Amino acid sequence: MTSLKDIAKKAGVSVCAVSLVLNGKDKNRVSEATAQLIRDTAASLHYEPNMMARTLKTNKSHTLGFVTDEIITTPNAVRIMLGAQEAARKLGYMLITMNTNNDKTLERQGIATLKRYHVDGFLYAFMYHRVVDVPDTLRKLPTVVVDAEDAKCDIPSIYPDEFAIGYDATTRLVRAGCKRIAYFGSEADIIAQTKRLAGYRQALQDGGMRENPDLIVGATEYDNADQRALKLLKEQQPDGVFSFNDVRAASLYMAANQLKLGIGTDISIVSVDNLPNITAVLRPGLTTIELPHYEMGFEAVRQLVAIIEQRNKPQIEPNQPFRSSFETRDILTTAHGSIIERDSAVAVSSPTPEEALKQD
Amino acid sequence: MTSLKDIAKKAGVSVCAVSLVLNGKDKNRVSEATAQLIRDTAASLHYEPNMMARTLKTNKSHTLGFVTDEIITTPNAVRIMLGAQEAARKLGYMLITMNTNNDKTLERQGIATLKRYHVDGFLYAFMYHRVVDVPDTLRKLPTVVVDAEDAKCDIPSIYPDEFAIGYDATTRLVRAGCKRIAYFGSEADIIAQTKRLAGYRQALQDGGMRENPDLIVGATEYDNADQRALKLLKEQQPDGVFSFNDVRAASLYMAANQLKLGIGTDISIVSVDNLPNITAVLRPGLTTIELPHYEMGFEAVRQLVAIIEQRNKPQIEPNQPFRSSFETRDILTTAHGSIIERDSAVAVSSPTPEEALKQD
DNA sequence: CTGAAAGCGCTTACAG
DNA sequence: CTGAAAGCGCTTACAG
Repeated sequence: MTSLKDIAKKAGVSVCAVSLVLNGKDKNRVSEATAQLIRDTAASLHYEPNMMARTLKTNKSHTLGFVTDEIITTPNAVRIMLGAQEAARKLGYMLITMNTNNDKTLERQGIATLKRYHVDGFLYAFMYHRVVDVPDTLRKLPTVVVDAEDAKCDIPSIYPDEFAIGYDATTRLVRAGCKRIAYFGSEADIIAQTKRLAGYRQALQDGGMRENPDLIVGATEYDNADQRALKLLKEQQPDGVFSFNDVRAASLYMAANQLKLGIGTDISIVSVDNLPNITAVLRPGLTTIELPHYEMGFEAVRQLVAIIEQRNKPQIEPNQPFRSSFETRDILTTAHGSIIERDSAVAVSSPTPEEALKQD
Repeated sequence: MTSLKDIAKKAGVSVCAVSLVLNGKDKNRVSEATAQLIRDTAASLHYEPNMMARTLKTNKSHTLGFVTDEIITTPNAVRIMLGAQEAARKLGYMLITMNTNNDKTLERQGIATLKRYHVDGFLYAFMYHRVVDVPDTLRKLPTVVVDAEDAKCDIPSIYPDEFAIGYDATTRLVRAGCKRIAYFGSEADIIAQTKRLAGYRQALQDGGMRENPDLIVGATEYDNADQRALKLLKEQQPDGVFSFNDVRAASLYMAANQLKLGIGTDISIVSVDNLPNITAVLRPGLTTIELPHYEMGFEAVRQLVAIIEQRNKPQIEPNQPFRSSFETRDILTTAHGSIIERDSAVAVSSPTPEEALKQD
């Protein structure tokens, strides 16, 4: 490893001159000739700065701790990490990952270790949207919560706009001409369930339809979803179903097949998640709303770095196109999901109001 | 942040005494009384060592670079990272992750950055088993390849035993009493395809059956798998199929349903991957072989740390039970997959030879 | 415009 | 058994 000293010696200048030049702080401090000499020497020696030494001195490691519960085990939530990583790279930061496996002891130790490594800030991320208690040790440091909301509404939090998801999915069914739109939801008491249902209700109302309690059914992921789906389709004969997620949509597919209902013709289905392995397996293709995981990760790092460097959010563009828009209100940022059109919902030819506007 | 100096001052001893004691190197160097005083003072001050300073001095960062292509986007391959993380934690190392997105420029930059942070070694991981060119910059440093094989057979590599997977899956069908066992494989020229097919052949032979070329069919993941599956089941009427992966198994399910064949009764299916989202959706449950991703990640870190610390492989136990056994021959380590029994293959009552042995 | 010096927090040979 | 000193590679105020 070549050091500043090596460069200084070879170029016949002082170490500090080298430091100044290589950090671009040589304006009016070093003559252009020596500056160039220093740069050339550094290049010829393949100089790489030693971040450890720099951190020791500056107290800035350009490192971010990525603390998660078990995010890593869910295929799509993992995209939070990808987005975070891309934003970090663009801003000159590294991610140190730490999986707590939902174990509070592990979490405490993990955070302590991360601190020893002098991370500049923390991402506190989760595998699905919930309200969380941010540990006190993190409250004092730059921290952004991802795919969750700080219970104390104190730490900046980024999460999907569940209401919009429910509203958009249901509106899609309204626009497909469905008249009996069911909601096939979750029995778990989670944020997504409550808010998506609220979005469904609002969309129904805005579409001039009345809510029918018989068309609102909950199910548990693997236990009873098949039977409930069958019962719903058989007894209530909806012509459209907003499915809480793709796994439940699979149950609806089973039921529809059993009842000889044509999916995308007799009955339209719009779901949430866009899990590649499920959509790969369902025929016809499932129209579903993708959660903005990548976007949330990207945005979270942008915000975190803004906090760390005490400046406005840095202007960086993601390599892959952002499909979601962000809405910031104080410390809470919601992200919109985007609908992935396949064939499980009757096609809509007429443009949406926004599309119509654009075409003018 | 309290430093050694703070402790020294408060305890009225020298900084080096503190360092010695806190690092457990005070044997015959510091009196037990002062040692205890130092430990107490450190605890009361909530001392946490500064890894940056330590690294600067010792040239050991206790940090590992985790470089991947796009591992993060495939649900199960992500478990490599989980396994690596657990092993790292148990051995006192941190993982710095770096996704190259299959971009060589990004990879080069990423590795350079990781070097600036003085990682002690590299994990070079992939989302599926292949032969890879390890960059020259990594060849000079402690490196372990995960879920891939170094083209030059020089860098230690850990990957699944594909032959065993093919052999085990096919043998499972033989033991189910199947007489016409098909292989529904891949058209891609990848290691898994070649070796699983070889395993299939060997298992057939060991089971006293002759190979029938008509029963060996390849397909592309999403393009033609449905038609090929239908054709295979219709024209060849196999009573057992070894499916290259779960996505293809889904095509076999479609075909069987269409032909009114009972899965797990008329036709047995054994697959590979155990992707949660696919198995969640298929009825009846899919019997499939899980790839040992978690185990590979864990084992890779064990090996890497052994190389870094120039000692034998550390004795650490994973929290979650290892389902796989490792077979080491020189720098190549293969890991066995394990079969997850569900209902898509006719049940086998007679014990395997090994099971029979155990019961004695 | 340039250089010498101090110091970040730690470890480790060295001298007593 | 203990302490003083040097130094890892860097940055930054300070003096010229």
